[in-house]
This record gives sequence, structure tokens and C-alpha cells, in this order.
Amino acid sequence: MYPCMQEILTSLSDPTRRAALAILWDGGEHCVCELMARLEASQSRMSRHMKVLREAGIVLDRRDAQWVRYRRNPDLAPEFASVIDAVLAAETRSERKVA
Amino acid sequence: MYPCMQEILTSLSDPTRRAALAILWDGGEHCVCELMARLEASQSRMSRHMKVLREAGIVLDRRDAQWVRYRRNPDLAPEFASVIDAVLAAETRSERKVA
DNA sequence: GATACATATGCGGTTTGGCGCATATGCGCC
DNA sequence: GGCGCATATGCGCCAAACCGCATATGTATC
Repeated sequence: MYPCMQEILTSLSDPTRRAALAILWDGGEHCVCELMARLEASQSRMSRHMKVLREAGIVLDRRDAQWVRYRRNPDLAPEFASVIDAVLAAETRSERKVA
Repeated sequence: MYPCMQEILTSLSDPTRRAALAILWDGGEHCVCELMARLEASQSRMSRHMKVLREAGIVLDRRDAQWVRYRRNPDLAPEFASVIDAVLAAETRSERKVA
């Protein structure tokens, strides 16, 4: 079965996961330890959040020596990608307003 | 404080609320009893879901005799409206695929 | 004021979600 | 094989979400 809207939205409903997506959405690869550091999240917490994103089909992971590199899933259905784009764009905007 | 992304996404994370939004998104007014009937939801359940949408600033309500008419909030910040549009568009699409 | 219909809400129960802690697993290096 | 770093996961705890049931509130009609 393909990812469903429910999974996508559940994934987006957590601020740490949205912050992780904002980082991954540049198209590059980022390991868990980098995300932990940048988001000030504990190791188990970060790992679990990434698992949710992976199982929703939003991101892909790849073993690279000790590290696991996460990246945006380029094959995510475009209608779902649009949702994520809209969410990240809106949140970037709000941050600007605050700043 | 204005509605925040967190509230919007929490609101969208429930399938009944998304279905209600799909109905309200035509711009018209719809009372709770109509939504109950069309979504096969109990009265208290429907009323509570609408409260969540109202408190998130997504919809407005209006007393009209015995009824309470809900409608889309036209003043919802456009960046949030875009998120909802994307979600509803994606879900309409998936339904078409299934059908 | 009594009745009927529409809606909201208090309450209690069950489920789901997020977290920390500890531990397991995978990998490289010596 | 032993050690160290990176990541995943089992477990228990706590908070939040959803629901049904019962009841309260608001409105119209008689």
C-alpha cells in the first residue's frame, strides 16, 4: 500500500518532525546526529521521529558507515509533496513575521 | 494570538474533520445536522469536531434559529488556506484513484 | 409554560502519541 | 575480539485525543 493522507498529516503534526523536514527539504542528506544537534533533540527521540517520517514514505534513509543518512523521498506522490511544501512555506513565513 | 500551524495540522489530522472541511470548502453554509447525516457521525462527535475547527480559526459559525451554520473562514491567513487546499485536493485525487 | 428539535458540554473510558531510560545492534578501528 | 561512535528499539510513564452517554442550553411553536 502507498502512503495515505492520514499518515502524511500525522507525520506533520509534530513540530520536531516538521523542523526535521525543513532541514531535509533542501534535497541533501543529513544524518541523525546532525538533526539531533540542530534540533536539540535526544537521540532516541530523533531516531523515532525519523522512523515515523520514513514509514510514511516521506523520507528515505541510507546506511553510510556508522551513519544513517536521511533524505527527502523524490518519489513521493506530487499531491503529498504539495502538502508538505505548503506547510513548510507557511511555517517559514510565520517565523519571518516573528523575527 | 492568531491560529498557529500546529492547530491547523492537528485539526487536519482527523478524517472526519477533513471530510467536514471538504463539504464546507464549497463556500456555503452547512448546519451540524447536515454534516452529521452526510458523514454518519453522532451528534456530540460532530459538534466537538466543529468546535476544534472553529477554535483553530478555520471555520466560522452563526446561530440561525435552532441551527448553527458553519462556513469556511474567509479571513484565514492565505498560507494556511493553501495548506488546506493542498490537503483537500490530494484527498479528492486519491478518492478518484480508488473509484 | 410545555414540548420538540438542534446544538453544546461534562464525564468517564479507551486509545494513541511522545518521551526518557536502558539496552541492543551495526560499523570502523586498533 | 575489544572499544567507541552512531543508530534503533523495548519498556514504562504520562499527556492528549477521540468517543459514547447523559444532560444542559437555546430556539420555535403551541
